[in-house]
Amino acid sequence: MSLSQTEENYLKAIYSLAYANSNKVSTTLISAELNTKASSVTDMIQKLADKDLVHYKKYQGVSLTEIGRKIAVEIVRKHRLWEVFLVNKLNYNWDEVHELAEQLEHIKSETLIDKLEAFLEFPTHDPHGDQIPDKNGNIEHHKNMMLSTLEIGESCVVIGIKDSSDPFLKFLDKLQIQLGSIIKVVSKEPFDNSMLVETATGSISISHQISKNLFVKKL
Amino acid sequence: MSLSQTEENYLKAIYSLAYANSNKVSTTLISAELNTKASSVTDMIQKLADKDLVHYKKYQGVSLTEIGRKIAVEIVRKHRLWEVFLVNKLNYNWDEVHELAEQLEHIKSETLIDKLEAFLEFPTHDPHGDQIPDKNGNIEHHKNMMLSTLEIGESCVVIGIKDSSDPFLKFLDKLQIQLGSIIKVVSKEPFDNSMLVETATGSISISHQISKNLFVKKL
DNA sequence: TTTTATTTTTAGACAAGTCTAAAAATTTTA
DNA sequence: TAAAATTTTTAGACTTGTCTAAAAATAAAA
Ligand SMILES: [Mn+2]
Ligand SMILES: [Mn+2]
Ligand SMILES: [Mn+2]
Ligand SMILES: [Mn+2]
Repeated sequence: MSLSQTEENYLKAIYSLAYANSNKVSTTLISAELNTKASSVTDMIQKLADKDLVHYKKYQGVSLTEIGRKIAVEIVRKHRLWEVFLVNKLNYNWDEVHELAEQLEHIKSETLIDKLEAFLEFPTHDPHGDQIPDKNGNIEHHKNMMLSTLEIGESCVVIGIKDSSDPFLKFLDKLQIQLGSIIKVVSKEPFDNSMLVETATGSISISHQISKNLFVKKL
Repeated sequence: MSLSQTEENYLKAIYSLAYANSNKVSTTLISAELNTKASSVTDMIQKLADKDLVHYKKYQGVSLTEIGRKIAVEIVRKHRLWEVFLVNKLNYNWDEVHELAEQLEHIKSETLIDKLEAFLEFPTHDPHGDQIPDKNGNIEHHKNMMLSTLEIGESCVVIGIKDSSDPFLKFLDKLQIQLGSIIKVVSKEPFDNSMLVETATGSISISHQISKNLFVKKL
């Protein structure tokens, strides 16, 4: 049973939405994620339900079946490994690789992705700090601490980003913040929740919008 | 104007058929190449003619326009560069890469293929000895000498293969003949056009079917 | 607890790419 | 050069994925 690119994109969208929200995903959420209309989503949902890739009861939202989840994680794995290839081997910047990986993740092969993984020397995280699932579909996500939750005086290292959209990545580049950057909280402004932080390149002010999208590990 | 994978495959098919035959390509030839029906080909031909990618007069066969040819060569370039990547970097065998390259050649990006080319250190030929077009679409094909045309006593080096189908590649592997192999013609059998040749690994008999599919350069 | 607003599903349509069956044109053969 | 065979094109239909407009169900407000 080979899936179309479109079907794979739906599964992936449901997977990431279910993770961000809480398991049951609504028609409108999916349509927003995939830039389609709700009616198109309903059509596809029914097709995926027929193939036992999602659990679906009319008007009740949708969730992935075990096999549906497995396929979704496989696509995430492919996406992230291709991103590593593009950044580490082809010298792309981390803000340039997403659209390309969107295409490459759909290449069909039994062997390709494992060979690619070996060639990349078994990376554990993609260029945005997201964990790469192993070939059995296992993945633990435990990047739960945000920079915004740190107290004054605490230091941390940046280990991931929540919003990996282009503009955000470009902005981080401008601030010279990358994965591995060390940040110390100097002060916090209760009014707008911004914070003054100390980085390797100096002292900068960071808005709440930024600090709540940076995963960090306390030092 | 972005083309679908299907449209790209038609252009590529017309390109290689026009080269093998003589410019004007028939509906049935294309349908055989792409495993479709002649009626489907006619439909697509008309679409491509509307887009000025092919010259087409009803019942008169089809040929590529300048822009159509340029696109076809670009796809050939991508196909061959991806094949080099798969063989040189991911350790695939030369008989395993064609289907994968059929998919990868359709990845859309302004920059990807040039970066890939640089990463591969600007290879000039793919794993089957076929020349890789440059980024301006230039390609000279001058691999016109077949092993079958050599005289007794002459030596040559294998520089390409005409039929790069799986079975043929596997058979060459078994004979331990690769690109770069040196072959000396010991005798020729007029009855079936087979020849006895001397290779690095010994003396073997080669059928006409084989010798007329091996491009060689005389030593 | 009704009424109203919002979300979700259905109905019907369209574009892309394919197919089969039949008609039209071309090529081959006699 | 006329008849037969082959190739090519058209006509009509089907699938996938999408859309708009309208109906049905659910959620929110009064
Ligand atoms: Mn995708
Ligand atoms: Mn990523
Ligand atoms: Mn292809
Ligand atoms: Mn090749």
